[in-house]
Amino acid sequence: MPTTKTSAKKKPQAPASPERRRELLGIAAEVFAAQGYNATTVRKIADEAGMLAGSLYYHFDSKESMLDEILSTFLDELWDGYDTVLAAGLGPRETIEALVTESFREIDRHRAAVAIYQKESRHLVDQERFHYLVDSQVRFEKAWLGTLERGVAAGVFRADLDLRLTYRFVRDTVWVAASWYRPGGQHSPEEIARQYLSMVLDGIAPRA
Amino acid sequence: MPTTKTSAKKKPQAPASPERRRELLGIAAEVFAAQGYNATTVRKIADEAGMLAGSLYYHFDSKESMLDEILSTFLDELWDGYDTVLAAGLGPRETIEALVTESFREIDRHRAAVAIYQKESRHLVDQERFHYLVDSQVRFEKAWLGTLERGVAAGVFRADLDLRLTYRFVRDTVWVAASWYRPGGQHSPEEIARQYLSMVLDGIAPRA
Amino acid sequence: MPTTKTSAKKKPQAPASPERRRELLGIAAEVFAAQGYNATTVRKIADEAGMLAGSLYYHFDSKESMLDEILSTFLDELWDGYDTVLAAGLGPRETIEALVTESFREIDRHRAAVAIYQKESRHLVDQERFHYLVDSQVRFEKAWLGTLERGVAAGVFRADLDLRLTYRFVRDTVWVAASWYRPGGQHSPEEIARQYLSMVLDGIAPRA
Amino acid sequence: MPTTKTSAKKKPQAPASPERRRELLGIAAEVFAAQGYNATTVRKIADEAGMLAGSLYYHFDSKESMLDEILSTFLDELWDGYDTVLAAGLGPRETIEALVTESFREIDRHRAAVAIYQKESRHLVDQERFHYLVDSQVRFEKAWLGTLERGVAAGVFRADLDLRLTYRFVRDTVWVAASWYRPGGQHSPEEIARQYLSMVLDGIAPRA
DNA sequence: GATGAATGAGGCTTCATTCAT
DNA sequence: GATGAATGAAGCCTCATTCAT
Repeated sequence: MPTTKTSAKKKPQAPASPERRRELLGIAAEVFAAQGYNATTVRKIADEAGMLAGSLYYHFDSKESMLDEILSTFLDELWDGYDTVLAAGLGPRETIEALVTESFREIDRHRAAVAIYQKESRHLVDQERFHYLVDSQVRFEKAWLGTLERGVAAGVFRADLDLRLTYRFVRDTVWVAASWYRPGGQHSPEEIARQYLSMVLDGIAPRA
Repeated sequence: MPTTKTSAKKKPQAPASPERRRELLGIAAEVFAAQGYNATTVRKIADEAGMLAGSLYYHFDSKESMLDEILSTFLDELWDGYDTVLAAGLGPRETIEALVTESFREIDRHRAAVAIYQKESRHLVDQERFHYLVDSQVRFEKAWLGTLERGVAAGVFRADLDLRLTYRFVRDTVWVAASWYRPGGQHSPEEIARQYLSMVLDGIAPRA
Repeated sequence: MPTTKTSAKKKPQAPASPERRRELLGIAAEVFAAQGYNATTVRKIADEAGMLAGSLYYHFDSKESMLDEILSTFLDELWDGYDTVLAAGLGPRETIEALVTESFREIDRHRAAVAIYQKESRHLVDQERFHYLVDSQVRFEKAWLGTLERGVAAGVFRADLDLRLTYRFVRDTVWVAASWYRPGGQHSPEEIARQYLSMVLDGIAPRA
Repeated sequence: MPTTKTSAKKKPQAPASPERRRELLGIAAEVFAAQGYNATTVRKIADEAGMLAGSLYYHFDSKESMLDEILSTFLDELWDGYDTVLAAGLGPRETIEALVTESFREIDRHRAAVAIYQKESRHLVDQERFHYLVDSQVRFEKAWLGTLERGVAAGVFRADLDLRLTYRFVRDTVWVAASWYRPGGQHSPEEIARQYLSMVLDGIAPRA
């Protein structure tokens, strides 16, 4: 049940093999993440793909539609994972644990998309086309904040904290990791999740 | 003892009233932070300042030099604060507390600059001109990581965590706040610092 | 009896002391000659004069009017000298000798103006304002070519040469010297004139 | 054995038809020569070529690189010709005759480039990129001055002249012709060379 | 006489995009 | 599927010029 809709295509752009598309989008995502969307030229992407700038337009409508497809694909997959977790009927603490772990898995698989999302979503939401980013954020907040509230009610989270602050704290703590995470590094996503959870839940000071 | 160097000026830059410069830099920083450096046109800044695009060049060499001045001014002031803390001879836990509090104060005073720093520093460091960002990062890591290490040795921080991961966790946790913080909001920087420290040090799960 | 007219002035620009004007024009001429008129910014001239660009407009209407005044002043003085020679009733060979000598004297006194004239007059003549350059050129050609013709008729110049070519040869030979001549060098203008005349009249091959 | 270096190219410049490049460079050279490099706008060149200003940048890096290519191409060809002459083992007088003739041929084929060279080389040499102009000038002086010296030693040139002055005299005499020469005029380059040589070698006064 | 600050026009360049081949 | 060449809009920056002080 994806939130995002891939925007309608004017020109019958079916012919291009979906594999080549995915390959090109991967390259584009990497460059967008490294240099920023605005600073990335279509030519740079084409260079990286071993073709000329104009040739990209056989595969995609525009630079923006590449960005769109990268972000919406990522969000679709993210919500697949989140929805599975949320539907599992876990307790609040276990839900948080599962969401954090799932998040690091997504960072592992979509590092570039996540980095782009972090950097660009703020300005993007002003555009009609990217309104689905707002929808996603709303659902996101509902899921996390709701779980935190359930947890406070259940006594598994501290009651003396500002919950919105706590929400932002947990959310940022996780996602900002995309800025330094490198797939194939020494820590698996699950291992990183475990350590993060340990800090978030129990703090960095030793328990008495 | 600032890390940053104010770039050499061929032409008698800054002969004019430093007040106007600061005013314009404030406007520029706001726009850079809101739209991203690359996406910000010089005309947009000028519009905001009520002048024509070309007129900005009476005060600044280039768009890039505005960015430079915004960032280096911020870093100079940041290090003023940090150095004071680091020279105070506090224990590791108190040092972390003081650094976090100082950081939120800087976010309060330089919100735009911090947001720009977060978003742009990655690509900027490739340029000679912004090499001081790297220097600052190195010092930054040394200060934080060193304090964490001292804390582990002293037994005031947990010994079972990957320290680099912990460093990133604490660092990001603090600075990412610039992305949503709005000066003059309901929480003072000190109050936010207190809550953050509470979470970072003790976790969000209740102590037994 | 100057050929050139200093263009009419809209604003009563009398107040500026003529000495300061001449001083500033000297500076401007030097820069125009060194960098080319178009490549010279008003600010560069002002820098050289120790003032700000805007201040020059107290003394002059425009950059172009500086150029105008530099060139017309030079041409006025040149024609003072030429007219004296032409009115002296000399024979053709002596006239050529006197004109060449007078030319090197002008180069000595107005090196910058001459260099500017060489480089810029071609495009300038298209403008109404600089039409006097054409007038001067016409008179110039008349004086030199006429003298050469008289000389051929009198048998003091070779009859087997294309006279227009000869005219250009002599003319260029003399004036192009402004591109390398430096006042105060080892050769006086008169000495250079003597050597040039020796080459032009007798050639560089030894006489049998 | 060209003196000039074709500047390094980051981007695969010149992948396209060299014919189009040469065509465009020809147009650019013509405009540069007519109006001066600085006074020539990129749009003017594009207009002349029947395209938009931006389109030129498909073929060239910058306005400056057009100038560079025009000058270096000219100098390469000039030195091809000169080197052939210098390697031929002629006597000094015959060498001078051959160099002058070759020079007029180059003026005939590269009139615009020569005119540009005359007008712009002075300021250009200050830039790293155009340092090859200095190299060329040094070689040029060596070739001409050396030949003159040989000639004086051999008794075929007068011994009573300042040789540096003579060198400049001959050099300027020849090259300044580019300012008025029009290909396809009534005189062939060889005919002009013959007359120039006659004047330079034997003077304009009749031999006794 | 000069300064400080701004204007406005225009210049060079970049870049997403198009399209005939 | 891709290339080569071009378009057109827009961006950064320069500079002659103006004018209140």
